[in-house]
Amino acid sequence: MKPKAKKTAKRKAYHHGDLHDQLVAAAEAIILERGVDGFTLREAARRAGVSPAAPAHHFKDARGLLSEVALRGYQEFGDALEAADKRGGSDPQKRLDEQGLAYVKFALTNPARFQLMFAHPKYDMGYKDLATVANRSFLTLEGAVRAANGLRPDAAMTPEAYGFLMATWSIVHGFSHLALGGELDWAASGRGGKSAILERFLPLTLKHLPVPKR
Amino acid sequence: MKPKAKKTAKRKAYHHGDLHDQLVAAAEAIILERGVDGFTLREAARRAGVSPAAPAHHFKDARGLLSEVALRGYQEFGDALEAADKRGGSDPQKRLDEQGLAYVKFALTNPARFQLMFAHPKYDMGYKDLATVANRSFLTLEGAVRAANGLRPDAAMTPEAYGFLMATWSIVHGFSHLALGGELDWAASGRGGKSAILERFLPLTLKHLPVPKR
DNA sequence: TGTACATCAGTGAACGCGCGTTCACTGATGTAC
DNA sequence: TGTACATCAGTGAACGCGCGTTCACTGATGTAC
Repeated sequence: MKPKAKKTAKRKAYHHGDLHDQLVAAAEAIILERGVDGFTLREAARRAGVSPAAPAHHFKDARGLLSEVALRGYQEFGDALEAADKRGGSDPQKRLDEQGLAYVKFALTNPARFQLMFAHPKYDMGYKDLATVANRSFLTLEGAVRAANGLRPDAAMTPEAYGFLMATWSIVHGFSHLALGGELDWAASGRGGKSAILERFLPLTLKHLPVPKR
Repeated sequence: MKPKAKKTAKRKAYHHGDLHDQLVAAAEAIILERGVDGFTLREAARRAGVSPAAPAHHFKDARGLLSEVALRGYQEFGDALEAADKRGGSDPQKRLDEQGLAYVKFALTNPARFQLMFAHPKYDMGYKDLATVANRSFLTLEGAVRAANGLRPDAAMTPEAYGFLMATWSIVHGFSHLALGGELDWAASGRGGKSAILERFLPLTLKHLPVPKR
C-alpha cells in the first residue's frame, strides 16, 4: 500500500541521505510554530519522514539536536554582528548602531533560533565548541562598546563602560524580546512594522547613551 | 497506616480550607524552580498535599490556575509601577527613573510571575479582568513618557514619543530578561549584584534618551 | 570486475513514564425548619 | 437545640495520550582483496 513512487524531488530511499540537516531544519520549524517547549524529537522525525528511532543515529538525544540548532544559530548570529561591526568602519558610533540593528534584525529574522539561544536550559553549552562560538558574539559587541568609550581593544573595561555595554545590550535585547512576544504589535501596525520603528529610534537612542568621556 | 496526627500547623482535615490560594502559591514555586514549562497541575496538587483531581474544584483547568497567577502578578506589578510613578512627583524624569527601577526590581523579586506574565501562550488574557489589569501597567509607563515629552495626559502620542516609549520599555525589559536568564551573572559578581549595576546606570541611561523637545 | 563482509543508517514494535482530565464516590459543612 | 438534607470539596482509580529511548532487526552502502 505504501507507494514506492518518487516524491516530488526525492525518492523514498531506505537511506535518507540528508537526515542530519533535515532534522535540524525540522527542529527550527517546530520551534517557530510551537515555541521552544513545543519541540519534540518525535515530531522532528515525523517531519523528516523517518521513524522515531532514526535520529539516534545522528544525535545523542533530543538535547543534542537542540544544541546543534543553537550552535548554528550562534554561528550565524556572530557572523551578522561581525559583518555589522565592519560596516561601521572606524566610526565607533556607527559600529554600535550597525550592531544594534543587526542584533534585532537577526532576532526578527530568525525567531526560532533566537528564542532557543536564550533558553539555556534547553541545550548544552558543552556541545562541541558552542561556548566559544556563543562568546564570540558577545565579544564583538564589547569591542564596539570599548571603542565608543575610547578604550583600546586590549584595555580593561571600566565600570562606566560596563554600564554602557549593559544598557546597549538591554535595549536591543529587550526590543527583540518584546517584538517576538508580540508586545509591540499594536504599535507596529500602521507604522511600517517593527523594523521601521526600530530603524527610526534605535540609532537615536544609542547615540544618546551616556558615553563617559564626552 | 495513614497517620491522622496533626501536622506542624494544620491538621489533615478532609477539607483543606485554603486550597485555592495554596495552589496559586505552589504554582509560583514550581515556576520559580523549573520555569514556566516545568509547571504541571499534578505537581501543584502534590505540593498542596491533595489528590490530582482536587484542583478541578477551584480552577477550570491547568491554564485557569496559571491565569490566576498571571492576574495576581499583573496586579502587584501595576501597583508597583503606580507607586513608583507617584514617588516621582511632578518631575517627569524622576517618574521615569522610578518606574524603570520598579520595573526591573519587580522582575528580579518576582521572577516566576514575571516570566509567566510574558509567556502569553500559557494563560488566557480573557480570564476575569486580566486584560484590563495588564493594560494598567502599560498605561502607567505611557503616562510618564507623555510627561517626559511635554505631552498632556490626554494628548495624542507623537511618533517621537512612541520611539521614546519603546526605547524605555526595551531597556528595562531587556535588562530584566537578561538578568533573569543569568546572562549578566559574570558582570554582577564582584560588582554588588545586578541591582547595584542597574541603579548606577539606569537613571543615567534614561536621562539621556532622546526627548524630542529638548 | 566480482565478491565477501563490515559498517552504516534505517525500521517498527515495545518499554515505562508523567501528564490532564474524568468518574463515581464520600466525608464534612451549612442551612431550613 | 435537633434533625434532614443539599451542597461543597475532597478521594483514588482509571482513561487515553504523546513522549524519549531502547531493542533486535534489516536493507543499503562502501571497502578489501
